[in-house]
Amino acid sequence: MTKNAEMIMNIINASYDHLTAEQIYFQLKNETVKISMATVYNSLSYLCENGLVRKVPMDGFADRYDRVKRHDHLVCKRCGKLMDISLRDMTASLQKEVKVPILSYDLKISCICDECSKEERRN
Amino acid sequence: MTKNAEMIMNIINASYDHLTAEQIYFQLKNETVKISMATVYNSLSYLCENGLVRKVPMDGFADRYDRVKRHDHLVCKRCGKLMDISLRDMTASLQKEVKVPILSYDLKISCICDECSKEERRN
DNA sequence: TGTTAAATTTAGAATTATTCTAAATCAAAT
DNA sequence: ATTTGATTTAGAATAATTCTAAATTTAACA
Repeated sequence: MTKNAEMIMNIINASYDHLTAEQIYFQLKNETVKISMATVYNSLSYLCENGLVRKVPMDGFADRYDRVKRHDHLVCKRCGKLMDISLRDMTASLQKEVKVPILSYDLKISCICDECSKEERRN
Repeated sequence: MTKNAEMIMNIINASYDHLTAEQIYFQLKNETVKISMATVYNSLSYLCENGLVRKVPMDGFADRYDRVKRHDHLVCKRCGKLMDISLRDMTASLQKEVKVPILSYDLKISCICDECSKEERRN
């Protein structure tokens, strides 16, 4: 693992936001680290492939990167906000229904977040 | 609903594949329908917004479009193949865990499909 | 230490799915 | 027939990501 990849992993693990590649790039720039977008992407690929960070594809928006500790996501259909939610691990019960071995699963629950639903009531 | 949107909805409902916008476009072309990609995208947006078809974002690949009848998906991590699977509807039990109203959810189970796992054994 | 080789990083071009734009066509209603 | 509005269109624009080939850094060891 390169020094850059390690720094990026640390940023992701220290953040409670779900950062995009670009946000990670600018955070490093702020810390006056000399790095390019290509290296950010290279490092993120390496980290994902090795199960050290989790990529969260965002349907129309830039991918976000997340810590690996198992949890699920709530996505606001209005503003796109991504929120963590900890439901119990369903791997075992899903495996009963699926013949091939399950590697992981991704559960995204679609909702309207509090802010957006206030906004809607206002209009 | 325009005639084009209706044709596109019918194609999606008649297909057991998960078609991309481009595949839909070429299928219409084959049936000698005069249509452009822009219209395919316009129609698909309309159909999605009105809950008549379901968009399945594909992490790195073109979005696929699917019938709306509730079901879940199995995705091969190796080749990207998308397969249908019918698990019971979890909305009610998820709703107990989530404060805001759940609009829908998207469950993607990641696996290595039979072909790919044969392939792997061969190598 | 100096030299070579390998790994990593880089800038910028390329790619690709999708959206946007503004004109053209079509449909419908008076 | 004429105007109005909706729909469709070609092609340009966008934006995230990947690719490429050169440059730089690191490591190995003569």
